[in-house]
Amino acid sequence: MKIATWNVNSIRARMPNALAWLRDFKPDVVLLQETKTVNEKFPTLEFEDLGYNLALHGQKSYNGVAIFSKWPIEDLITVLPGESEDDQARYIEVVTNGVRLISVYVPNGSSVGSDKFEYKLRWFERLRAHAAELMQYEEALVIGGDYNVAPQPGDVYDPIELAGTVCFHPEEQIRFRSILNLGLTDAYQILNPGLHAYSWWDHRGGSWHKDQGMRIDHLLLSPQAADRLAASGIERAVRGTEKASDHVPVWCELAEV
DNA sequence: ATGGTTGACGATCAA
Repeated sequence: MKIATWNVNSIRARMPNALAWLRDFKPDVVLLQETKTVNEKFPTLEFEDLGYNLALHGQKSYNGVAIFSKWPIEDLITVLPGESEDDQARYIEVVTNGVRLISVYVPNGSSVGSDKFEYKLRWFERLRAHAAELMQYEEALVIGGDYNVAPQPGDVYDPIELAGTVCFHPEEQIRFRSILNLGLTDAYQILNPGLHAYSWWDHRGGSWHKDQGMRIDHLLLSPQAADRLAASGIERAVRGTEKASDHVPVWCELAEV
């Protein structure tokens, strides 16, 4: 079961890239973030033609998450509990092929100390609380997405220069680890404990050509999923294609039971 | 060099 997560930075702007990569890589399940469109304007037919069932949670202009699966999709949930007034489309949860799958778009946080940064920290705490509930079911669970945090120094291009900045701040890393500490495994990190494998390079400042990136997209696995973990990788080459997103797909493969 | 580039949308906001 090949599971990929990808922040596409607008699904409509990324159609040629998305269709080409899906045809080539053939993931069974895809977790998308930053689709940036309402469900009514989502290009569903092109993906259904590739054999996917779709679950969508979009909004106008910003955010937006989705899950594609080659198997039927059950038990759709689009609300992350904890802030009833939160209208940002950043969470979608389904069950497919016996696995509970979640696509998250954790808030970017703008700059440390801002209101958006505080919202980001609260969002992490809401995700941890909900993940703690789900862990009680003791089922195969994959929480993937754009976490907007690089967990360790090797996950950024310059840990000294970036120390304490947004996406590499101890308050974010502590909250990310508190989710891992529920018993979840970072699929890529556990199989590839090397340095400087990035999933995102800023569009600004020539970051890609200088290889100044960060590993901020992750797939977190419950023990029942981690026991089936066979492989994991990052599709670095996707960043070098025409009209690329600033993020590339991160994937893992689970053995069939 | 607190800039730079991309996307939605149609002036700025977000990342």
